[in-house]
Amino acid sequence: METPVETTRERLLNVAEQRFGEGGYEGTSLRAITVAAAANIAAVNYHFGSKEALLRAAVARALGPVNAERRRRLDQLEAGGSPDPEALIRAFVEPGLELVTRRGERGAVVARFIGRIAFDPSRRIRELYAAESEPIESRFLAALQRALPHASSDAVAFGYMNMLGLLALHQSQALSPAPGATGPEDPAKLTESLVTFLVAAFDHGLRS
Amino acid sequence: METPVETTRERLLNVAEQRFGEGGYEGTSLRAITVAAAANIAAVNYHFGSKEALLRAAVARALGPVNAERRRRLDQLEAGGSPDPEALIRAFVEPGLELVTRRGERGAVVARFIGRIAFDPSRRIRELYAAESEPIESRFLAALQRALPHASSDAVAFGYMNMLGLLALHQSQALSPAPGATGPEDPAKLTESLVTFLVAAFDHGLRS
DNA sequence: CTCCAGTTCAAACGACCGTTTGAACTATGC
DNA sequence: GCATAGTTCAAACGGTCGTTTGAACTGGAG
Repeated sequence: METPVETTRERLLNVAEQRFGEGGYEGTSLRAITVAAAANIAAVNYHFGSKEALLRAAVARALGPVNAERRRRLDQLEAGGSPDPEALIRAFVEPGLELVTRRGERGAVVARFIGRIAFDPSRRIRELYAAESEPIESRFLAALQRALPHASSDAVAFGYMNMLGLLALHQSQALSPAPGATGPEDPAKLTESLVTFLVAAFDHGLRS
Repeated sequence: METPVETTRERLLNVAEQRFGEGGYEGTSLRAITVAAAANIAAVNYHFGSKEALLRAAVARALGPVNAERRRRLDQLEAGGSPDPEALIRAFVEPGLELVTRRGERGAVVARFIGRIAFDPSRRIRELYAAESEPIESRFLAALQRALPHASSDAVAFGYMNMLGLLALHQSQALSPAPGATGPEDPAKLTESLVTFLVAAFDHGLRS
């Protein structure tokens, strides 16, 4: 068996993903990243050019597979006719949550990173996320509007944004410490719970 | 008419609220705050003690009236019998969203600040928010569980966290740039849209 | 071996960070 | 008048930030 040693560039991306996801972009220093990655400080600017370029590369690497899977599933659904809201919601949410529920520790790190970046305080950083996801997200919004003809276009867009937000919050795992503190939600059931919640809201909670 | 000139302490709180809400805690420097407040850098440590203590004071001032109003409405509901889920959801969400919809520019600043702090990357800062809201939030969760006896305790807690998250996201106004870009959601209708969305999810979207 | 592009390194750059100091100013009570 | 407590101020503290520099190392090509 080969030993595919991680390159400095890969180690930097891995650690950046983890630290940016835990502390946010502003709250994470390049020194903290390079120390944890056993790399020199200058390696960031050599391989990426700047702190923000490192973030951009990490965002692209993390979101790429998720959005590709969403595209694949949406293609498949649309090839088979007019998908219903639940199928569309599943096709969008499940690729984002499988990271948390099925990919072990590393997947949870990626998910937290994605969820954090999606709602970073800085508009410029949020747009880094949005630019990466915009094409496929537009397709999902349009498909949802077709699947919910009884609801107004604005209402579907409102529900869609709520779906994006809830997914990001569960990915970032920041709403865990509930007052009731029922312990860590069974990860295997998280996807089903969120899909059920969203389907009900889309089916019964959008204004005419 | 008197001219109630703002004190340095008040100006610092006002500006801190605005800047922390826009850039997050880590992304906002004390110098940026004191310059905008026309105050000396040392005034922060004189009046509050530290940057984090300034944040703590701002959180308390912003959340106090909102949580007081929630408590008042919950007291009133419980005095009149067993409130239904919609009444409880309204009593919780409306005080938080009236800031955005009814209090003009200043209210929107406060709302964005609250929404941002609630999901700050730093656990310590999130707990600042949680500690301020915990007593009343526990009461709401318990009341919701009583109002939804057909749903499991875990399921209601799950829905409750989703409510907290969606409220914070709409308060922070960070999910505005939707891919469809239908323009700024009519603020007057935002509350009704969110309540309808949540009521539907609670009534039809929680596992047994 | 020499050469050279690719990569890593220690060290330093200027800028900005939160915090502290001690003097100066302000208003009120005597 | 003077004393005093409360507040503001310019300046500096040590430390960390992202970035840059130029030399040292690496491994394969000729």
